[in-house]
Amino acid sequence: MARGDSWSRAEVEACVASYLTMLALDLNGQRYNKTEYAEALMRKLDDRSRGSVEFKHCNISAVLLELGYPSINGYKPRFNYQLELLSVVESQLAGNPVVDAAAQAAVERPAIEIPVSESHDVWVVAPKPGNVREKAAEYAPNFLPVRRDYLAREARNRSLGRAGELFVLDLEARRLHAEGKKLLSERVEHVAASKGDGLGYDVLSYESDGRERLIEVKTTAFGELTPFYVSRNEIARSNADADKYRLYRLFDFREKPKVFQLPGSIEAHCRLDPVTYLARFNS
DNA sequence: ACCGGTGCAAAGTCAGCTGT
DNA sequence: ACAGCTGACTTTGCACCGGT
Repeated sequence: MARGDSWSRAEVEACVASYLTMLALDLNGQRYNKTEYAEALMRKLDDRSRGSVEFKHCNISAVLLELGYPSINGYKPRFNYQLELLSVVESQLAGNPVVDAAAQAAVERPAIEIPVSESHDVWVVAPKPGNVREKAAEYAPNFLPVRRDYLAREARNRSLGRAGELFVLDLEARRLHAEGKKLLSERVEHVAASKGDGLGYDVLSYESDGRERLIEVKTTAFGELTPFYVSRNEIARSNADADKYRLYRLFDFREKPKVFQLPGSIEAHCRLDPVTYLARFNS
């Protein structure tokens, strides 16, 4: 088949099915051989190259990301996908208890504490806007009962959140120590634990000149571009103390944790979608 | 028998190009 | 602008080997 020929529905379906099988294994922490799956898939396709199959997998990652699902780390989301892909992914997810169970287990699994590694650098640069689709799909009510909000569940996983905060605590102490600020490094405080979570940040740290650095930690076991929940308090604090505030986004937290930071007001970096409302009775 | 080092092939990743 | 694709690059796994 010549390049540029569009994928048939059957091809797209085979590709999505293969991807979801791998995703379930991935979420369960099982090992699998991506190449083997790709080769088996290619035998069902209409003479597609290895690269094009790879590319389609990246498109599926993008779809899953937009649907609020975890995706396979290593198939970096590529957003120029055809609309049919979206519909195929949605319908296969709807009837897929295996992926659902794996995703649920993954978001609820207690996190083990991960020490800051000496060897590899955990810092990465924040994703550039170009890597994400600028205009998000309009909010479309989705009343499917099977649709679960895995990211909300993960956000409620206290053990994961705590592990992330402790990781950042360690990271900050090490940073200051490396800058020769031993005293400051000892003053880094886990305020989420000592003063509760009403402050709008989790860790009180310091710049090397002694100014405060207010850090909100957001942790996910999934990939870099995974959306996250922020509270009204956190937004407000990031606006009120924009010069001191930094959001640390920890991702890939179970394997090799990485982190990027968003300094200042959260609204300056992210598009905020209201997802829940507080309903009060009319007076 | 066991350990760690080495080198190479297989597996995996991804930036950027191409045709419509 | 979009959907598809290429190929070069990086990482990982593993067979082999020599020293203990």
